[in-house]
Amino acid sequence: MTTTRGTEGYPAFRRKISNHQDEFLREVFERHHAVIRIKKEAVVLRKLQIIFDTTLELSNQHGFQATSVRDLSVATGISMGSLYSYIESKDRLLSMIQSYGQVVVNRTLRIPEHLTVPLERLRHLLRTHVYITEILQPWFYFSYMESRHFDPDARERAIAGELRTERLISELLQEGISQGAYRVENPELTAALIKPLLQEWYLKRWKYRRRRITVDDYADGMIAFVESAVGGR
Amino acid sequence: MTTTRGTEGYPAFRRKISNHQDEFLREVFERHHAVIRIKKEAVVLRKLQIIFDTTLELSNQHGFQATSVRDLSVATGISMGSLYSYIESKDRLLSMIQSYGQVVVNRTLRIPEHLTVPLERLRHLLRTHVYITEILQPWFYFSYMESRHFDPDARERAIAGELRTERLISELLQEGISQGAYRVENPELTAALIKPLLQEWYLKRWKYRRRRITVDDYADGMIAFVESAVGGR
DNA sequence: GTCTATATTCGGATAGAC
DNA sequence: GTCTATCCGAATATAGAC
Repeated sequence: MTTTRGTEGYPAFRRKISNHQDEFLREVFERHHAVIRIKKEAVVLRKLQIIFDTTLELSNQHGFQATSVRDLSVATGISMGSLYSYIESKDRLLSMIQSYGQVVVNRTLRIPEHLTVPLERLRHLLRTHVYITEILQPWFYFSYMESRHFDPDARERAIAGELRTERLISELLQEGISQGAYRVENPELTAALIKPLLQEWYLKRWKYRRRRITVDDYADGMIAFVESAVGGR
Repeated sequence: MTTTRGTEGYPAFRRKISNHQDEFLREVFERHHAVIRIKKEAVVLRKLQIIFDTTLELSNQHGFQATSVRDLSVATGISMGSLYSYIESKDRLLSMIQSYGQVVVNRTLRIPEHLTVPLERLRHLLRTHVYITEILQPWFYFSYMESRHFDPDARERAIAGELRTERLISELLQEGISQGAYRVENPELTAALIKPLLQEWYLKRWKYRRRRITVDDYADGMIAFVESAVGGR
């Protein structure tokens, strides 16, 4: 069976990202430096990691509003007082988590320049998107479900991120059309229809896990579906 | 431009549904009869309508948890005390709203028996789904975003509803395949990929409104996309 | 049936000892 | 840097007059 996986596949991608984990956290630390009362970087990074992970876990079960800072304190094993010297407020915690994901996405979701054929560029975008949302599944789910509670600024950025991906897809489709690789009537609507196929992966993660469909299974199937829909073999 | 709309289109569908509005509310009233302290049916139906609509509106802006019963009282113009003689508790309100949508969906989402060709049956299912989620957009959005807060029972039913649609799609695909109308490798995965295209309509409603894409525009485009993906003409 | 006033619980946030 | 104890506002829910 032929795939469109390129040379690497998911495991390699994952390894590459996890090497940079600390850099991402450090950038978040710097951004919110002013309100974090603890000074030792190493301590902060370790704690932020725990706090973020636990918040995502609890929130994705019960919702962010329904998750009390007390719950968080118990689940992390960090006392209320300590916790507040890292997060300042529950609102700030929300915004810290939001920046965390954005930092990771901004640094990793790039189409490499050596890919020039639109068809390959689109494939790469779709596959990488699935990969990155696999690694950051809790964050993407959280960001999707809680974006209503973001402050206007953060919300703005979340929506902007959404639309950027969609526009990128739309552009790649149009390039492909003008080169005769795709047959599509309405590239904007088509791009809008492809987007939820990317989101599906992190929104219904549990369903695919239960059905034993792996990241690469999904990426392969989804890409085949899309390419068939846009008439690109 | 050819469409697959059949004879009717959305406006006719809408008219048909709104004639039954009161029946739907009455069924909800009956289901929760025991906990509603007001006895006159006409009064109850009128109030429930207002309470449900307002709750959906407020919740879809700020989330259900973040919406206080006080907010609801102010927005509906019904005092706290009165309100509680209709809803019993905030949890019960959640469950009443959930049943409301389920009643409507159960009574309207049926494939007519005069359609026998799988290809037409699938088309009808997709289009009707878009139509019904257009009418009940606030409810579907609510149900999707708040399902984490449902009690285990209600949650069960929500998931069951989800899977039923998906299985139905999958079955129609398989019929189509065995009749040579579609070319699909993996009907289950394909059905799973079609599902989010239906959900897209009520989850990103604002986006399509801004772009002046109507219900029928969306249904047409989405159906064309799907049929192209599954190799059906 | 509807209202106002109030009891009670809970959750965010802080003070200050260690 | 971390903890315990506590404050205070907000939200659910009810009592009881009209």
